[in-house]
Amino acid sequence: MNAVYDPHKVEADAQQFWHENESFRATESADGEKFYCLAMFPYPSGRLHMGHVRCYTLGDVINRYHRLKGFNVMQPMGWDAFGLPAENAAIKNDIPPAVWTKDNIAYMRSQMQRLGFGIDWSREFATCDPEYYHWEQWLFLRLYKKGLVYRKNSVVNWDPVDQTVLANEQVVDGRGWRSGAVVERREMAQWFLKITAYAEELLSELDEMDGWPESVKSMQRNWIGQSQGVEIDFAVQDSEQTLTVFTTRPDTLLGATYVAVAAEHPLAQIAAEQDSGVADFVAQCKQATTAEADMATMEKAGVATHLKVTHPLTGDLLPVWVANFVLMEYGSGAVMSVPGHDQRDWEFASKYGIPIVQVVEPTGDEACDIQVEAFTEHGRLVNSGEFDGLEFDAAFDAIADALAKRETGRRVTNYRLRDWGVSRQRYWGCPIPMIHCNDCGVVPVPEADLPVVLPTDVTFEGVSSPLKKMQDFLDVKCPGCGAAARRETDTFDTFMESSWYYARFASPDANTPMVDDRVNYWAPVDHYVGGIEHAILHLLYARFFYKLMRDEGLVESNEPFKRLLMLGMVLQNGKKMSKSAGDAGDPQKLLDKYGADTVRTAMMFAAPPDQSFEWSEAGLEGAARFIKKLYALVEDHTAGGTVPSLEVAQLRDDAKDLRRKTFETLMRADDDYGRRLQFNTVVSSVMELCNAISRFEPENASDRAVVDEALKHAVLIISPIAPHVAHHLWHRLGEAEALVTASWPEVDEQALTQSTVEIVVQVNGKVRGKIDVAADADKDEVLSLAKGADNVARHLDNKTIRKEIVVPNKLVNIVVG
RNA sequence: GCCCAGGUGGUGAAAUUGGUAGACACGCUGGUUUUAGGUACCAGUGAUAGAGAUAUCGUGUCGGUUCGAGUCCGACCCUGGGCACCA
Repeated sequence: MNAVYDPHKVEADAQQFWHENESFRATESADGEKFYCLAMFPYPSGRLHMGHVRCYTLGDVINRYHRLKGFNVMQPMGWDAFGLPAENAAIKNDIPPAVWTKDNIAYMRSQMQRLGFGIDWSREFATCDPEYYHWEQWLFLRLYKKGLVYRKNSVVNWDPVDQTVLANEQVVDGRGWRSGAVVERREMAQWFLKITAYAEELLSELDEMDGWPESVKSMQRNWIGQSQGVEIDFAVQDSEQTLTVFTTRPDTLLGATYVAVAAEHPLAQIAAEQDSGVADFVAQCKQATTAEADMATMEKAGVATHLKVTHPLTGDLLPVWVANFVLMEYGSGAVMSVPGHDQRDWEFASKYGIPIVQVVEPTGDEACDIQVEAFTEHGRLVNSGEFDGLEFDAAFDAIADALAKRETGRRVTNYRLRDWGVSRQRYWGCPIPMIHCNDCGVVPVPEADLPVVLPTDVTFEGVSSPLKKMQDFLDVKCPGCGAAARRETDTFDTFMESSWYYARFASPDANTPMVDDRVNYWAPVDHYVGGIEHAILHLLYARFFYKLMRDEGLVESNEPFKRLLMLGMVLQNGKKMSKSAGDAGDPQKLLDKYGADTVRTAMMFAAPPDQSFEWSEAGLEGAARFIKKLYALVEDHTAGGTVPSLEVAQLRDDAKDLRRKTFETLMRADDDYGRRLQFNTVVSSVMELCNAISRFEPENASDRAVVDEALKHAVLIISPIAPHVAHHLWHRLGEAEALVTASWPEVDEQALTQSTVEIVVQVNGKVRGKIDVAADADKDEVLSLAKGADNVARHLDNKTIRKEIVVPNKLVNIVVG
């Protein structure tokens, strides 16, 4: 009787082997071209969910495939350990965030080990380790000296009851999720990184990044949002001030009938002081969240002020409105409004009875009635005095030149991208290394005093950051004057930590700043794997940070991630899995029941990596059956005793077919693993190969040799996906060396050749028959065979042949009339 | 609202360069083995009509290009992701 497949035994043995042999320990001196394989590190939320299983299995498949291909692979793992959920847990369960986080890491690490990921655990770290964030503080101070860090006011969500700043996620329908109070917009001084200084490079380099999906590059391009336009100054009446706006449509300038400013704009503040109606509106605008999606969908509203500005070309006075859709964060916080040629302005002007003037007409015969809707296409100028008759490009230039001549405007390249606000009014994050002194103002912590360590022995009273009450942390001498001063209590945005962790993995113990020379062996990451939800923010910040590190002389290349695989989401009830959506999709019970190989195989088989799908356990049984079947095939085969060497010349047709299937499978898997990154079809093609093996009935020694070859290939091809059972079966098939040291095999081209091929015969595009023809048959031969096929002949009867299309080795289409 | 994806049997999906739609699985139906259940194995399984051969229809909707469209083009509908403090 054959041994029964016991996944727990097989998996424990394989994992013990990898552990004892340090199979996944990466060194710079090993043979082979380096290959840095990285999946986005997780937030230690408590337990793995199926989204994690998918992401890290995909990473591990790429890792193990590249090992077979002879690369010197490094696959590290760490923890994105700072963040909001730890504080929520602390408030709810009275556990310090550091303790909660440490426990979660221990549990999740054990789950990852149970899944058999080929990770170099010697490189592990968590971003809450002072040895890690030390260097983040160090870089921040360097950037401060370079002028890439600055402080300015920006808007936050303020909960007036809990007296705390809320994340957008914590604002539900305009109210604080805990207190239920209506959230207010409040301005606070915050630290910013000048990512806009790198906007041009971040944009233009996308064109060279062949290893990234077009969709992601497109999202980043749109996010950076480069546009060519004109900055126009409007003089404020009875004032020394000017109001500057940016427009990409200077050709419509003569159609501007008002200007609109944000509620936080200085002019709005001035107007509010003098007009209670404006003050009411500005106050009303404060009762809103800071989320741009909400801003974009809310009802457009505004209020006229008594202020007027002078049109720079006509000298006409235009009214200044305060409008809720103008963002203070974007551009100058003011826009010129041309209701005739911008739909949002049109709707606003229609609502408030502001004049709508047509200054552009269509050049063709398109309909255009600006009483019905705005005409937003490019066209020919009218009602624009000396500029009448000019079309877009000429009008743009003429008006830009006219403004430049009067020194009331200038051509500029504008970006939608805004500087990165990195301050968070939270406890569980990396302390911002700054000191507030009454005399010296804001003073950076001296490099020698780093790291500023976050105290971890804390108790939460209410919801606000415990740092604000910790005298030991707060009290510090001013590095400038020595007087008593106060530490900054804000911490960094956690995107800071995730912007350079991939570089730290190359030299996780480096005490030279941030990273050491090993980074230039491993970086850039050759293959980065992660969820599509990170397509913009994380990846853009990480690219930015890498360039900052490059400009500090720390890394030599320009981009951190050569090739990018963006995973679709594993959905749960139609939404992405998250801590807030509950803890369903826990893989633990599946691992206990089926073992890691089955869970991994089911996950890979469920869908191609870039596709989102709803998690379901339905596929588990199929994956388990497949692995059992492969196991049984190997057991049956090896029970037959020794295998003779393969004599290709003597094979019967069935055996040749199985050999062809073996190498077709190998070729396809190589392409799917290496180029297409589609692993569900690797599983299905190995399933097909297994089905072919089990249908094949060996009659002699040669046949057994063919089966042996097919099984070894099947085991090797599936090994990146189901590595434990593959490790076991590899030895059962008589291999002395462990599978982790094996090489990806070569395709036997001769085995792929076929003497005849099946060709589909269509009549008028409909399949009417199939014919077998010699692979080297010429066109006439194929056509005559096609016409002779039974069902085809019937459809050609009494018809005139109009056209004959022959696609070699594939298809014939006969068009009749 | 804006940007990026996706929509194919009862279900997950395959179809890689415009060339056989539904590979491979799940489920279901029938059968063999089994005291039974489970397992394993065999057969069938897009819809409609037909005993069958076969025919017609069929890839979100509508329209177009082509000998030929799931694939290309245009318009629309729906679902998911992102929108700068969830990570």
